[in-house]
Amino acid sequence: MALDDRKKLIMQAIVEDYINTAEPVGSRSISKKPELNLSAATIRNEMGDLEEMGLLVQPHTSAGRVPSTSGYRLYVDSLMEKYEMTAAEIAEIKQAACKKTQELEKIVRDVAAAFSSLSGLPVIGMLPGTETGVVKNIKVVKIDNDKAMLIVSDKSGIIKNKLLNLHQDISDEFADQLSEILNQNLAGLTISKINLANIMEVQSVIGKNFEILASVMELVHEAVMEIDTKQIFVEGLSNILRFPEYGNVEKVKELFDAVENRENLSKIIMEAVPSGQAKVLIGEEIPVPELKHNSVVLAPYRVSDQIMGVLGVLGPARMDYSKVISALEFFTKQLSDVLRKDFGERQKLIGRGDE
Amino acid sequence: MALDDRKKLIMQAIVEDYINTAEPVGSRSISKKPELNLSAATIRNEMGDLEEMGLLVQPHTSAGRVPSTSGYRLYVDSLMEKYEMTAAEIAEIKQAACKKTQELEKIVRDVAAAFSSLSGLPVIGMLPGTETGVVKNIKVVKIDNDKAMLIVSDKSGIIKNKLLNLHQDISDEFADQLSEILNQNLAGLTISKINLANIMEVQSVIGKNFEILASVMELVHEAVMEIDTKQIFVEGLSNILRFPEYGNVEKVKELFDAVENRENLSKIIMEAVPSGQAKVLIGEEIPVPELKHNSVVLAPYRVSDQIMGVLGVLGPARMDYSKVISALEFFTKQLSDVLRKDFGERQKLIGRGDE
DNA sequence: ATTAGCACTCTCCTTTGCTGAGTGCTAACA
DNA sequence: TGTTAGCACTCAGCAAAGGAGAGTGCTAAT
Repeated sequence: MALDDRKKLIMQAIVEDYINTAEPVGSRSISKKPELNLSAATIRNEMGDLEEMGLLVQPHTSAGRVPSTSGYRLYVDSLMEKYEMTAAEIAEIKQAACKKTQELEKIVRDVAAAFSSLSGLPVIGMLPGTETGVVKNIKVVKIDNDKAMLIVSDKSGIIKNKLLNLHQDISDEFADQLSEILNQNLAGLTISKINLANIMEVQSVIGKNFEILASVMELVHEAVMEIDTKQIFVEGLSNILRFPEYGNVEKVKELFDAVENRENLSKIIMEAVPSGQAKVLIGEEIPVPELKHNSVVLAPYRVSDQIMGVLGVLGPARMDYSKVISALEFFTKQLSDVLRKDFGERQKLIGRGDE
Repeated sequence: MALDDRKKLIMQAIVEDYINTAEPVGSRSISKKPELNLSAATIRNEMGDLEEMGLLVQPHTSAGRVPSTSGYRLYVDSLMEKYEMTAAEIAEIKQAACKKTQELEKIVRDVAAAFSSLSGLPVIGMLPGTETGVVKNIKVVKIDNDKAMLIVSDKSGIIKNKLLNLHQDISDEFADQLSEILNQNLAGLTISKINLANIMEVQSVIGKNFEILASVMELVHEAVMEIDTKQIFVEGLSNILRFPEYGNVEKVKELFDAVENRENLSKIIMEAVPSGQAKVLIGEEIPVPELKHNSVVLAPYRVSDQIMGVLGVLGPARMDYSKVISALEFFTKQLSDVLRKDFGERQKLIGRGDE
């Protein structure tokens, strides 16, 4: 059966109606739309066809129709019109994205929170992982008699720091010495390559003159490991309560349980990485069975063409894809801009130096 | 009407029954308890009295009774037996509290998360504020061509750091110079006393030789302000979904809305500060009307007798006070221990130096 | 090809009646 | 005088029954 223009138009109307009302769509309500000058009976015939094609499903015999996963997929891929953001919305986003200078993690989380409250949907996000990260600089700074701070920056300027509690007094010179040793041995490696064996080696190079070194190296290892674990977060999860589909607590609980599991989130976010642009996962396409009635829109953010992390929106399958996709793309672009300004600028300096 | 021993016993049985079942307690179920050898009719008479005294309320004519706020209050203040934690529980808590060396914020949040998953209740917490904090040391460390890190530590060793993005190349010497200037002028002040006027003054002392100073000082101000804002957090909020009282989404939404408001949390936590020990707020005693069906147990944690912050448990009014109070006290004690080890030890060193 | 009409289906809401838990009161009992 | 058994009464909660409304598929007419 061919999917002619009229069918497409009807399909689009159904999906959009369902997105707005969350109620199964009947033939009458579609026939009322002025752009389709057709009777309910005609619509019924067409809807029958669309159901046969697997684009619609009927919750029960005498109810209206609801889009199936492939129905949404069709809508997202070819029916949907691009949502044009209003000037007001753009202004609001820009304002939210215009964050004060601070650490990467905070910026990303803040932007995610702003996006969540703006979109009224939960936002999931991932902070930069390790595959991309090459350690450029390690520094140990004495900040107190028995405390030092370990500061690690990677080539795109991402910074992670960790307090080293040495339980033993150290000197400034010792910290400097330590910085030098660590830099000589670890700078240039990707973070994921810095493992315990590696660190042990460093330790053996230095020799075991200082007893304190063993515990320091252990802490360094811990610190690097901590950088290693990709950080995944969720902001504004309670926004989901606004939707009628979460009208009973069972559903809410199921969702919360699924989302509190890092593994699940990680699986979802990994789906976005290869694509490099906004990606929509609908219903069963999400690699977490519990979320089969939801959809996720994912988009990566970058610093100088390098994917740094991912931001995603989680909502019911009937979410307003058009709007969410536009907004998410805009947000990740803004985020990329902010990050480039704060963390990427040095690229130019380096570039200049190399020329 | 006097509250004789039998009434107390009955009252205790009612509260505990209700804590366990979440169902209004009838006379029959109480009369079955072996420790009270009384018939249902007698219990009914007593319950009538207790209701008249305002300790119990009846949801409707033919239902059992439920403790009122003053009923819970009586229970907590004089009826309740102290819960003795099992060795297994203690071991689990110790294990959870035995955190790796890391920054204060992370420790506290991790402990709160562990407590939440252990108690099955949401945990709210506050990180150290500013009234207590006296800046002891400020350090600016160059970590890249155009970036530096500002590290602030206070007298109890709490550390807060912030990335300074200078958008301009600086030298190590400049960073050192800056550290010295900041230290000379700001060390010794409480964080809350470091305001813009103050910083401006520093700036005027240095003179305006370097144009870059203006922006640095602005960033310093921002950083200090950021330290200033008390940080309040909630862990494991979704635990609340386990309770039958949150069986409908309206209730859940109301709670989430109330809890997402920082002002509310701040109000609640402030209640704990003067007391200095575990404090229970029941029902309407909570300064947030939306939480009138809940209770909060709060306890401060300390470093060397100085209150550093607060941890609290939020749950339905019928929570197991005895258990929650014991566990919370134990947890905050453990937290204090960990913090003392990581942040407080230097106190001794300083003390030694002064002697 | 489109549409009006009709019989049919099924959910949802309301009504009705019943059951069971719980109460208050009274009278008998120790 | 305190305690208890008994009884009539109340009320939430559940299930069954009935009706309304929305929607469908099919057929016949346009």
